[in-house]
Amino acid sequence: MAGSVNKVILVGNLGADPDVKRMSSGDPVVNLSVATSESWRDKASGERKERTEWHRVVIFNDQLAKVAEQYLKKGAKVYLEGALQTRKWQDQNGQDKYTTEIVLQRYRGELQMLDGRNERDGGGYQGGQSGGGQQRSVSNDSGYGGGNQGGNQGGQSSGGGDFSRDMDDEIPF
Amino acid sequence: MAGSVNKVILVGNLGADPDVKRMSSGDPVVNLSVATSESWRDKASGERKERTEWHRVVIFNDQLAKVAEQYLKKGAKVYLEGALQTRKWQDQNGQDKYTTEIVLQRYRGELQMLDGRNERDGGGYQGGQSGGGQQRSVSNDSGYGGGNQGGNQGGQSSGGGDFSRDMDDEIPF
Amino acid sequence: MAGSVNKVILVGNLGADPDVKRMSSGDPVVNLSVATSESWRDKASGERKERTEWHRVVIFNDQLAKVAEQYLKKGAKVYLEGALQTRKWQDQNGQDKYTTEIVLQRYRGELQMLDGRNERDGGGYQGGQSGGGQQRSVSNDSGYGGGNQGGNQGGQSSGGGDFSRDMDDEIPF
Amino acid sequence: MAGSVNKVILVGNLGADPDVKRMSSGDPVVNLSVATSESWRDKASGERKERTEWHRVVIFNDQLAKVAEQYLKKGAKVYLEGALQTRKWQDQNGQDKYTTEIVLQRYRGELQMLDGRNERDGGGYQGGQSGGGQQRSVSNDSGYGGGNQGGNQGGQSSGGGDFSRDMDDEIPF
DNA sequence: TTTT
DNA sequence: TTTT
Repeated sequence: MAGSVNKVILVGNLGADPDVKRMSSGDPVVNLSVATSESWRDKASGERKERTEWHRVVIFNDQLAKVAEQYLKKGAKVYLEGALQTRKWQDQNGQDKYTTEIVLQRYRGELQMLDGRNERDGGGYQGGQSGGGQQRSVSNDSGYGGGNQGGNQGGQSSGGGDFSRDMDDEIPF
Repeated sequence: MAGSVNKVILVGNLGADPDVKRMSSGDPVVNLSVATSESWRDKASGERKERTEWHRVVIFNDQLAKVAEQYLKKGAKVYLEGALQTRKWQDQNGQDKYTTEIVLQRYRGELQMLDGRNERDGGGYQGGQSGGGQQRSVSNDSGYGGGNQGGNQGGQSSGGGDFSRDMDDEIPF
Repeated sequence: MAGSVNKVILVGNLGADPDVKRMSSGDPVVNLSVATSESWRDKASGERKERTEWHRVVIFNDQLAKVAEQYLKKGAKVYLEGALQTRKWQDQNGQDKYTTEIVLQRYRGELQMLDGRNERDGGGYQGGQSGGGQQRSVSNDSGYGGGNQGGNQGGQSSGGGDFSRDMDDEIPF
Repeated sequence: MAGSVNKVILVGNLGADPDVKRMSSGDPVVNLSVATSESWRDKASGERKERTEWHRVVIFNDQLAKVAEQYLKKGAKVYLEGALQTRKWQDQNGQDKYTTEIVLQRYRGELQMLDGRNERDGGGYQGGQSGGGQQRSVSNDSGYGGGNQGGNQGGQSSGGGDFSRDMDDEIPF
């Protein structure tokens, strides 16, 4: 208890399909790899520069995890809100490693799909899902919309093949 | 100076095309009407409820204003960040009125277009713009991407006719 | 239309003690008046300018409302997070009025007291609270994290001597 | 891929005095170590639990860096806003390491001191600063708002006696 | 009505 | 390493 705030807000694209694991309790845990990028014009050279940042996101929350599992795909654009958490672990050589993640927990996190509306005509990421109910806005709240929103938007969207391919190559973890 | 923070973050859709005015200085001022909505299942009735909130957004910033003017259209989905400000004014009867707006100012605000990517094939809001460079991410910063980002995304998107029509009907200001 | 976000983040001071009302259900509703201010040096005149903004905050949430009622006083500095909501109402002359408020609801809002540390020695804002327990951080969640916070990730968030030592040794700046 | 947002908001305490370095350009770079903590009551055991998270913050910005250097001390409570960035580096054994930091850059970040009010009487964190001027709110903007803040909107932000009176009279709750 |  |  210390009057503190630990909040991360991201709008970015998934570099891969959600990675779903089960905890010993059976609860799902979903890992996402989310890219944000910024571009600017270099003052000196006048060149256009771009920098992509990759974020590890972990969803510890039945409800959000299920939605992520069902509705998110590689390339999807999401809004998400969580907290920073750094874990220490040892690699195979016993070396200490630290990994910083954005953690979404029950009542402490939010996840919103930001695309989907315009894909009615087909589309999809890779091999195309059927669409329908793809846009899904999920408040991390069981009584306020949680998991029940959306459904009225239709399709969903992709980053296009190039984007996805590039992502595979570049993800640093 | 008081260690204070006044920040609004919205992800929503434009209910109308941007409204551009000129100040006496010639600088553009852009007003946006942005809808956010949430839906939830009513516990008692089991019905699905939805509530839309309309936000008045004012952009006092050459750069952002220009981008808004050029790239935003009715139905566009945006991420924006600004500050709350309440103005007092008198109506024609001399009655005091208060209007609360989200103000984006130079170095104090951000605006990002969140759709557009998947519209390469045409689409558009109403009468269709040509697309190209429609997705535009704008940092409110002249040296970090400001106004120069994007361009690589292609089309842009709409909320579809229904959405737009409904909006016209419902905007309460 | 989903995939929307409506979020306000304020750090400011209470202009008055919390105003507590009861709903017909008996649940408390707390209204706060929160000031944020910003100051800057006017480029033309060189003068120091200041502008204060007043925000109406409404807490619809038993837990948060109780904490606000108990721990917040005029002058208190708070961090709070809620959603914008505009209500229409009629004044005594039947004139339409709109009031925009920052609403904190269950699972949708946060409230943190940011002072208190230095009140131990007595003090307090007005007529002095007893001290002790002044700083109060309140997540809008009745049991957030619970047993799931750390343990289920098999890691730890740094801290501890090792971490510091390692960092000193290894981080190259 | 544009239309992205990468934002971190922290309210926490400095675990040490700011660490100031100079870049080859002579510009200061300030590193902060910021703690956030959360506490909750464990449902099973009923015990009070606490978890502290440490954040590495890097300030690349003359103005903010100077303020941090001058006004921040171990123990200080701050509000800060920046972007996540993960750097890869090699330790002395040639092992790859990743460090995630919250980066504050020009026009992209904010820093606010949240204590100070109660330091007038001396005190201070460690060995006492002179007091006065302790609270310092710093927008990451060399002249933000400037003459454009309020005046150009022809309004005012409420405040003032009228506002309060009107409200008392008219607001129906 | 706060705070600096 | 902070804070409560």
